Order: sequence, then C-alpha cells, then structure tokens
Amino acid sequence: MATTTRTAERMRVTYFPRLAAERLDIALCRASAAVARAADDHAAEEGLGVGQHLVLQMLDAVGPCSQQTLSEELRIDRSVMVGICDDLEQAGHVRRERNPRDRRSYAVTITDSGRRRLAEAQTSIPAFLEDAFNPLTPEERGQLSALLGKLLGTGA
Amino acid sequence: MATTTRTAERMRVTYFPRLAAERLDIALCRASAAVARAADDHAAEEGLGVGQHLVLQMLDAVGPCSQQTLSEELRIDRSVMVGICDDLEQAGHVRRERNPRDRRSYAVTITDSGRRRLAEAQTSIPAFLEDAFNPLTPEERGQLSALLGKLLGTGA
DNA sequence: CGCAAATCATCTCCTGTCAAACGATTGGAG
DNA sequence: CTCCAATCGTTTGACAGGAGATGATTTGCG
Repeated sequence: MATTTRTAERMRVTYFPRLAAERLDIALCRASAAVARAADDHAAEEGLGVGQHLVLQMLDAVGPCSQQTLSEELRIDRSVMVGICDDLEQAGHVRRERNPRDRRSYAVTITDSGRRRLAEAQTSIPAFLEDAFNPLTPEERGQLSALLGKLLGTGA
Repeated sequence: MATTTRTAERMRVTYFPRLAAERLDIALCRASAAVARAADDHAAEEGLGVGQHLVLQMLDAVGPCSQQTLSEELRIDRSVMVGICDDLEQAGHVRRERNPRDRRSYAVTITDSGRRRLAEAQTSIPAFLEDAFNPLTPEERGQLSALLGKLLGTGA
C-alpha cells in the first residue's frame, strides 16, 4: 500500500469527514457543540445568558407565562428555568407575580428594564448568526432551518 | 385580537416553532439534544457506549492510534478518551501498547474481541439512524448531511 | 365538605464534560 | 551534552444539565 497503515504516525489523518458522512447523528452533535460554544461565548460577551435571552424574548412575544410554559416551549428543563428566572428577577428584568387564578404557578412578567435589555441584546444576534453559520449561504441556511424544523416536528 | 394575549392561560402556546425558525442555532442544539438522547438510549441497549463504538470503528478503519489522535479525529476531549479506553481495555476490546517511537503516547490497538464486538454493534446502527431521522426522507438526510459537512468544514 | 391525585416551583443528588495542572517523555537550541 | 519548551496521558476541580423527591396548591370525585 502506498499510504501505509502502520501506527498512523504523523499521517494527517482526516478520519472525521468520513465519520461525519456516515453517522448523521454524530455530525449533528458535533456541529451543535461548535455552535453552542459560539453562542455561549457570544452570550458571555453580551452579558446575557442564552437562556435568559430566550426567556425575555418569549415573554415579550407572548406575554406573561408560568415557568412551566417557558420550560416546555423553550425546551429548557424546569429545574434550570428556576435559576434563569432567579437571575432575571435579580437583575430586574422580570417580575414573578403569583398567578391569582392558580397560586401554584407564577406569572413571570417582563419589565421595561427587561424589554430594553432584550432590544439591546437582539441587535447583535444577526451578526452572531452570520458568523456562526458563515460557511453556509443564506439559501443553505434556509434549507438547514427547514430540515431541522421537520426533524423537530415543529411544522407538523 | 382574537387569540387574546392575557396571561397565556391554557392556550396551546406553540412558541417553539417560531423560535426554531428564527434562531438556527437553537434549532440545531435542540435537534442535537434529541438525537443524542436517542443515541445514548440505543447505546445503552446495545451495551456499548457511543464513544466506545466510535473508537473501535476508527481503530478498525485506520489502524493503531494514539489517544491524542483518536481525540482529535472523533472530537472527543482527551480527558474523556482516557475513560473510554479504560473501559475498552478492561473489556478486552483494545490493547494499550506503548509506542516505541514515542513512549509518551500509546498505540491503542483493536483486538479480535473488539472487532467482533464492533461488527455486532454495527448491525444495529442503520435501524437506529432510520428511527432517529425518520421524519426525513433519504434525500433530505443527504441534504442535511451535506449541509452539516459544510458547516463542520470537513469538505474544505 | 373531605380526601386522593395532579400540578407548579424548588431542592438535592448524580452524571458527564471541560479547563487546568501535573508527571513522564521527547525534541530542539545552544 | 544540557536545558527548555512542547507533547501525551492522567488526575483533579468546577460547572451545567437532568432525574427524582418535596412542599404548596389546586382539581376532581365521592
């Protein structure tokens, strides 16, 4: 054999591409990990955690919600949601009012401060997405979005 | 408004689709989480961890490797690779021989036992993939694979 | 009414992952 | 050769995430 298979000494092994091509699940996970890291870095710079951002965005879009609803719709575990709301409340971006209809649940409500913070954070999202997905053309991003949507069963 | 926006009482809020459509990064992460969970469940049934499977597969494909090389090509942190190789070695599926050329590194080598175990585990992979990605047609899976490959920079 | 089951938020514990530090070993500069 | 930086494998500690238990409250049903 020309390209010997001894102890894989200093060979510029590029096994990963093969793996990614054969194992769609692995490709998906590795891509996600890379993007998630980028998102966390971006969020750290911005000073607003990814989860916190999503919560503010949803509250702004659909109005006051219970933590339960936030958890389900954002796909964030409820025990994690507690901490996110703690931080947002402490920062004054949300209020936790008891829901008079059902005092087990809160009615988490976004404040003006929260709306301002959200608006501020929103401005940097497009640039972040542009950067994180820059190997893909806008059309390809659309395709990816559609495929993931189908996989997640959101369109059903 | 017809669909009131009070306290989002018992409304079948479906905010997630909107989120997934706007935030490609979130869609990617959530899809990955779901698939990763399915993969872990499958691996648990099979009795061979995902990482262990990948290591055996790579060793079988490219020959003996250092843990370093395995880590880099499989995108698994080196400190995690230690445990994976520990388990595989204890199960008799790999041997850790010191590389005489560089005694800092190992030459991790797959054994016959490992090859048999790998062959056994491989048989259930297609069915797993079929199940995990069943919302997508074969053609769409191909598209997704291509897009992820491009995003991961494997083709470059 | 009174009680059982369910629900919401919270807390605790367990698991897996990553960063950083460490010993052993190697390669290179002087 | 000698010393210094780099590399490989390993260990440790920190941290996020998820499963399950708990307390408060509500709902359903007799």
